[in-house]
Amino acid sequence: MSTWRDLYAGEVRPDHVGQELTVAGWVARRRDHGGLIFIDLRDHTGIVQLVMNPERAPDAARTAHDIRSEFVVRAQGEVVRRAPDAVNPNIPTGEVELQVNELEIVSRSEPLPFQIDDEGVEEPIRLRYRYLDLRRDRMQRNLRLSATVIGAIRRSMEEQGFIDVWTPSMTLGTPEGARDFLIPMRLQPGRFYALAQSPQLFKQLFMVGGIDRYYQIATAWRDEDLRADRQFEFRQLDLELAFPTREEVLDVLEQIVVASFEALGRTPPSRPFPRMSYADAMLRYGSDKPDLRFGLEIQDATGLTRDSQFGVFANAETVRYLVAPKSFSRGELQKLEDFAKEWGAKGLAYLVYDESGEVRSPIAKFLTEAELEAFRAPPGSTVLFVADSTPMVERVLGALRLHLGQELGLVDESRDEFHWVLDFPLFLKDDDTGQWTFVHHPFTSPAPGHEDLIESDPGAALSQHYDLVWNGWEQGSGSIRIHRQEIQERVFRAMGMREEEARAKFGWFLDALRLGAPPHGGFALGIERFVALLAGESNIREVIAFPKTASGSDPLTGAPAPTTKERLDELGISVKMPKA
RNA sequence: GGGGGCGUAGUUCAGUUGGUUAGAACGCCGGCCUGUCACGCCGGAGGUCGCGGGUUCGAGUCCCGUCGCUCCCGCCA
Repeated sequence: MSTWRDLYAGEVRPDHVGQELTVAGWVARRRDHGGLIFIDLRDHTGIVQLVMNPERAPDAARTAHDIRSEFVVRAQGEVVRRAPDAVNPNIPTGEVELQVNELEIVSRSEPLPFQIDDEGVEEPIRLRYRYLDLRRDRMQRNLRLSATVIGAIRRSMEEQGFIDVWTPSMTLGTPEGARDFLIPMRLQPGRFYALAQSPQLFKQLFMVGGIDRYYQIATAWRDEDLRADRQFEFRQLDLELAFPTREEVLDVLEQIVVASFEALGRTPPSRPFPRMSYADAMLRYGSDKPDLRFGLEIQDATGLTRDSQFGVFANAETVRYLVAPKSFSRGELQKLEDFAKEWGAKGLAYLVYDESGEVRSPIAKFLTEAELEAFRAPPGSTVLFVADSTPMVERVLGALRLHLGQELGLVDESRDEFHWVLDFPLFLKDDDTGQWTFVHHPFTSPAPGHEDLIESDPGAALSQHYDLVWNGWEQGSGSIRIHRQEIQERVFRAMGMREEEARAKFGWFLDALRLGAPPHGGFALGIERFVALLAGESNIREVIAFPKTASGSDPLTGAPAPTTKERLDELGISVKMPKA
């Protein structure tokens, strides 16, 4: 046997007619006619029909009789053109078939726990038998698309002069940000490495080290609750440049996006991508990652309602509204109000304009002519108000906007809207502690000229942070970093971190900023989120070969699992179970 | 930590106001079948109704608890 096969199943074509060829793959289907037996042979390229004729090849026909679904078989035979009335137009190889002379069962299979061509199988069983799930078109398509995109990203990065440098997975735990996965160790019981949440500080050290264009498809680990778009471990295109302007960093990313689209043979979004300030995004969309595939922008009424006779309006810090293109019924309004309340609103005021333009509203009688005039909307629409603190108004209307976008079918699914969100604040106040805390991470540079606001008015300081958003999904974020040790220490101080504390946690890094750190900045793009959207999937598990479930288990291996007492003793660990 | 949804055959589902022996399709097993391609026809096997408890003469169905899966909030620098 020189080779297992001469070509893939899906590659058998009319120009092979007359040739004696060998194919190998999985049995998708067997149709046993008592005499003739047909087998649909499948691999990742497609399906080809094998024909076993008992008169032509009695041994092969006998073997075929014993074959069952998902057996691995190898067949040698002649590629023949099908009779015109036997052509199958539903498959690319439908004009030909293999007249089998020799048929070999390479590997047997018990009946599968689910059928490969059944689209409706639930996720737990798919993940328990992921290797079977991988045989299906969907996963084949997604994983191959992922590989294509990652290849294009690497090529683009190399062309743009970046070099791939590895950073450690096992590193020092960081007290801020996400929870670390801790790694105990035998050599030093009681001490712990942590799995890297990101190569952030290492890549900044590359800049200090003169590796002025670094990139890596880096794995990051975070011990936080999982979601449709979040796993414990995920990959990011991690990159950093020395001496960059913000525009240069954004340009690198735009080239990556374009290269990815082109690698898939798709029309890339046009560059440069639109930009929007954080303040604008929050005001108009109630979100720092707005979905721009539809309008339905939030309007501000705060100035107008300051002296309103309607107490709810007059007393609120902020009043904003949406004009939905539908005249809602009482029942629908009740549901919308329930929705708003779930997001924290106290209520939802509204003005309904029916088809004749008549207004219907319990609050209309409290509003002045000037107010009613300002809020006048076209017939067949509804004005929905939220009055509350500014963050609450933004939150509720942002959620309501997305909800209505879906419910009213306003989202144009055919569009790809990429844009940048810029000019984020440097700090936000933590609701629990009242302490200023960073929006992005504490290494983000203040905007030029905003350095002195770190002390005088932290809430007003803008940063040089930027987010890439695609159709309402945050694809990644980055910033121009702090490269001056003095600024870095002031940021730590503004966050309430004492100098000794900063030294203890980040001294090793602060030292580097003292020893010739160039200006630098970079970005991290979530690979799985990016690939999922490219693949048309709304859940990143669909583009990950072996993902964890939402509760953090691996249904395939059964991990995580308890360990032995011996192993724990060796590590100096005793386990105290949470209360049952 | 909180809220919503789901859990019935290998798979996807149906199962009425609580009432006889829990059904269907696909898959599986046996038989027949020489041009099918979701082959067809005949026959058959297959169930801890997630688990535990309760109410009831009687529970897949009602109640309580619990587990699993999932979506969301918190969290995710």
